[in-house]
Amino acid sequence: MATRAAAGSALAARIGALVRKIPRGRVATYGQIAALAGAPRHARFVGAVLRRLPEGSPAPWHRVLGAGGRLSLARFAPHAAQTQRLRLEREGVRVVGRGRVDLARYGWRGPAARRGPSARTK
DNA sequence: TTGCTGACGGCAT
DNA sequence: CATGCCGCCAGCA
Repeated sequence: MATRAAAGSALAARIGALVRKIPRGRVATYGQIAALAGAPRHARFVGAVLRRLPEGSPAPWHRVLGAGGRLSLARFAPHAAQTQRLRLEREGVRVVGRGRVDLARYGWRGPAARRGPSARTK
């Protein structure tokens, strides 16, 4: 039991669940999602999963960014990247420069993270 | 079964 | 700071 394929499927499901848990107005990175899913070196796999998501998927894929809070998506799908940026700003996430987000401010801390008393607004 | 590709990550140029 | 190359790992032909 526990074949590789099954593991991959379970991992994919876990990734999807994590992405849905990203609070509105916050963002996470591919590597972070992978790590939270229990697969530290599977950032690419996260991307593969999100790419396979149907259009009507409730998963906020736009909240998943590349390392350092960058919109790495732009190089492969400029149109989608624009949608992503639009959605983010619409949620209150400020995208600066060519497509960068301040993770220190909008970065998600994880599934257990709650809006603590600490005001991160500097 | 083998090989190539890829919503990435990190370092070098 | 922007661009490029290599490395990691699972999915797919």
